[in-house]
Amino acid sequence: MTKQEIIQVLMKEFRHFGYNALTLSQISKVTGLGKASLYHHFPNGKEEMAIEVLRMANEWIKNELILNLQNEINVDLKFKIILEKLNIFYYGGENYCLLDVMSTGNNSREINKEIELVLARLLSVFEKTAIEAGYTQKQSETKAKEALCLIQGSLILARVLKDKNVFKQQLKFIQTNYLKKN
Amino acid sequence: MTKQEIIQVLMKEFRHFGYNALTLSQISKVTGLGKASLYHHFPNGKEEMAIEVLRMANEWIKNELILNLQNEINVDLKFKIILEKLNIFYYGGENYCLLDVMSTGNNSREINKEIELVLARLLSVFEKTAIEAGYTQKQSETKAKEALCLIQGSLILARVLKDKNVFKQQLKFIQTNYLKKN
DNA sequence: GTCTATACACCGATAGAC
DNA sequence: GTCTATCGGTGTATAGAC
Repeated sequence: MTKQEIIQVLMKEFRHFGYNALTLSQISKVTGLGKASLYHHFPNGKEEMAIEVLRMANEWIKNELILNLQNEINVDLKFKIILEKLNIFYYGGENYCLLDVMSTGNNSREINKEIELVLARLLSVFEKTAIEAGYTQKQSETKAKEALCLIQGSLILARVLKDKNVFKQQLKFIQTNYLKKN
Repeated sequence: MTKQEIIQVLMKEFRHFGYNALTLSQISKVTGLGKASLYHHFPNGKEEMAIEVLRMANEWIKNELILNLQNEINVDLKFKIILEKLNIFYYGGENYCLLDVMSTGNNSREINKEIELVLARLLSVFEKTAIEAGYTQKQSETKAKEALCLIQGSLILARVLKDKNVFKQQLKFIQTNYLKKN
């Protein structure tokens, strides 16, 4: 099991439990590594694990979404691909959102900083897409926030209602309305 | 300090920390009651506290929002009042959402059941308003979900970005668009 | 109804052998 | 690089005095 694979497993766990509720025992169980082994890979313990997970999310956005923006295809298709990748990332609405579950309570400044970076990068993806579609900077900022609110909010509703269609519906709504000029 | 007042304090704490990260020590600190005293009021411990908090939220929706729906005023004004009350409830975007922070991890079925009840009642408020404004049942369900996604999502963005204006903007957006016929 | 004292499990983290 | 064993601290919860 490479370190990357460990972090992937950690991401799944952090997403489900959030920072505080995820214990080293649970991590030990799902990774198959003893606590001491985990400290070999992550000397700073749980906080370091969380930060690594957030950085991996950040890299994913960079490599999967932002790189995609530079393709020479029309913006509608680009946007469709972005939404499809997000759909896979959230497993059709079954996975919770890292930003959500990691940002409650009193976490360390380092963790909060990483969370902010992830959200900022995610916002920039939607912003740039809107700009490319012809919206002004200000309009694009507003639209990006609105789209992300819908996505994050729908993930909450999906998990409470145990109905991932809420998420899929919002994705579809965004796809048909986000780039449309009035 | 009456039991109602205790539960109000508990609500504030649960909203901030979520279920797992809120400890009895913290509760003891903010209520001024020893742990043993807390068990006098809530024999089933933290789980009972959480359930009482969720029931209070449910009662609040019933008394403050649903009762308001029965007023003999036009639906636009009604809706405006509802949004204003939600604005106060979320303290202009500074408070987190109970539904969000209480629904992660592996909580008991009882807690999850109460969370579902709160969300269902909240959805019904928006649904009924849309129906009164002339939308079909199906349209109203869709609109209600969309509005709640925006509200919940904006609360996440507001806390990560430390900018409660995100919440206010979404509230304003909902106010100007929710009842508008295309 | 509130307190002090305490039980016992589990937390994150470390020591040290292999 | 992984393990067993263990540390001090804190978690929820309880006993029993006042």
